[in-house]
Amino acid sequence: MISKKTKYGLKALTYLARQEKKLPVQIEVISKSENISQKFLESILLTLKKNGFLGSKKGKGGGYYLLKNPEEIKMSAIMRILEGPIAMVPCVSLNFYEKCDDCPDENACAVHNLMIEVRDSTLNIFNNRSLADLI
Amino acid sequence: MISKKTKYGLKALTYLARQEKKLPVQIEVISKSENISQKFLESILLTLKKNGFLGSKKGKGGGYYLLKNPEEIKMSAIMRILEGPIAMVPCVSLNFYEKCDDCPDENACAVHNLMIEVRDSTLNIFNNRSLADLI
DNA sequence: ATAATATCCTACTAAATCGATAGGATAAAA
DNA sequence: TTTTATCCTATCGATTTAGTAGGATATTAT
Repeated sequence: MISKKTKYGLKALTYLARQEKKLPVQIEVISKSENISQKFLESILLTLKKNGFLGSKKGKGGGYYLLKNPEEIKMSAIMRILEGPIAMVPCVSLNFYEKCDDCPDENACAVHNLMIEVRDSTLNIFNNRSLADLI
Repeated sequence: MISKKTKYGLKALTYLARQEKKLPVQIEVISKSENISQKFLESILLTLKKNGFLGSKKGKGGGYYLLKNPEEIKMSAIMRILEGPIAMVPCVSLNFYEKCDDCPDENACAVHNLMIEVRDSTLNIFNNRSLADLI
């Protein structure tokens, strides 16, 4: 299950990707259109900005806008920033690897090998879908 | 990310599936072999029993044992009992469906459609793997 | 200048979930 | 009737989740 943060972030990015011109859109506009708590969305957009997905402008006429074309933004990149690991267990994560306390030998772990399969199939989708595909 | 409960449950089931004879195995034996807290494992095995995966026997020589052959136990069934929904959002879950508060129209939701794809690919793996494949 | 606007930033909080632990009840076998 | 091992309920500390509060900062318009 993904968090609301991830879901809201995806919806906001999709909203921005749908804009014709790349004019800044205010948090309030997105939050009302997508039924998201404004303050919560504020923090989500901020992390998306810090991670290079969004640009922002302060003051009147300000707001957030995409820094790249939707086609250039891979779903896997977004998911990793918003949700963290794509894998179901840390020991098969490519970007957030962690050793399991209970496993003396990873390759001997039955769960490990199954979860590699799942990771690959999910990653195959997220790597081959861009923000443009969500519109 | 799956919970430790799920991970431990899978490991315990695999342990039982590896037994030659279907003799009961005590919690303590599994917990020591797989480095799992005994009390925690106790509660996990109990839910697996309540859900028809395991049988049990009390007293000396007692313990837990598989009720079916490993080949007959689908990973999807196990995952749903231990972890819950396989889907990443409740609104695309087949067995744990829930409507989203923020979505007026599911089919118009960009996230929704992507998550159906992910669900199907994950389900494709879990439906076609049995406990026997984990050994 | 200065008022208005909208992002930026830090801190806090209530509720839920997670990963256990404690302690006794129950049933079966020796 | 003692030992063994599951069964069951309740509790607990830590972490995460989904926000909220309130002000600082930067930009634009008057």
